[in-house]
Amino acid sequence: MKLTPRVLPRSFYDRDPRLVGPDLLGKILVRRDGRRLLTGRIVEVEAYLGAGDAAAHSFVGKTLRNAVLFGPPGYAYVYFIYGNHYCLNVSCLPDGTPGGILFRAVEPLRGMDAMFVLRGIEQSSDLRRLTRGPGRLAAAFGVTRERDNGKDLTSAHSDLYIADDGSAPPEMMITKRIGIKKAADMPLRYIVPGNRFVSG
DNA sequence: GTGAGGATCGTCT
DNA sequence: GACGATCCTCACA
Repeated sequence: MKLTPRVLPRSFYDRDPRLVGPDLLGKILVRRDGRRLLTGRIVEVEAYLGAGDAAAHSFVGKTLRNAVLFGPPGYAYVYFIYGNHYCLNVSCLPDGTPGGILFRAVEPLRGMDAMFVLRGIEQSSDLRRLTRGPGRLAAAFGVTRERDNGKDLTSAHSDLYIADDGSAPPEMMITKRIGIKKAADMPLRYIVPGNRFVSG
């Protein structure tokens, strides 16, 4: 295992989300919060396509809200949902072509005590309550639309980025997406089978 | 362990 | 004015 994490370059995201999604499993989500580092291993993501995917926010065309999905790859798309929660995505495909990946769950690695505080739950709680599910994951990493929407995720100078720690790619399984009504049958959810932090 | 129901508000019609 | 890429709590088994 390599010791120096390598930040994933923009070219990594400049592809079809159906290729980016599986490749993101096992990678590391990193939040730098002052001197503190919060990290987690990605174990569940979903792909959202542009054309032909009625469940994607970009399906209705470009709006103020979803503009990041239409921009260049490797940028954070953060939206607010159900009046309560934020969800974190990364844009894929070249500038002008919409598409993205929703981060649904990570396995926490570092900074768990800070995550408990950000989530507002007891330190004694089950670890899975920290980062299982997109809303929980965003909260645990302090992700908000105001702070992170449009942020470059391909720079180590950013306080939010994704890295490869050199570990071997994990086992992968494809299922239907969760919590949507339109295009619900498309197999675009990628998980690490058996991992305790996978939702649903 | 599972399932029902409510909270809550930005975004687009 | 309706809806949503969710989560929490509570009842029940």
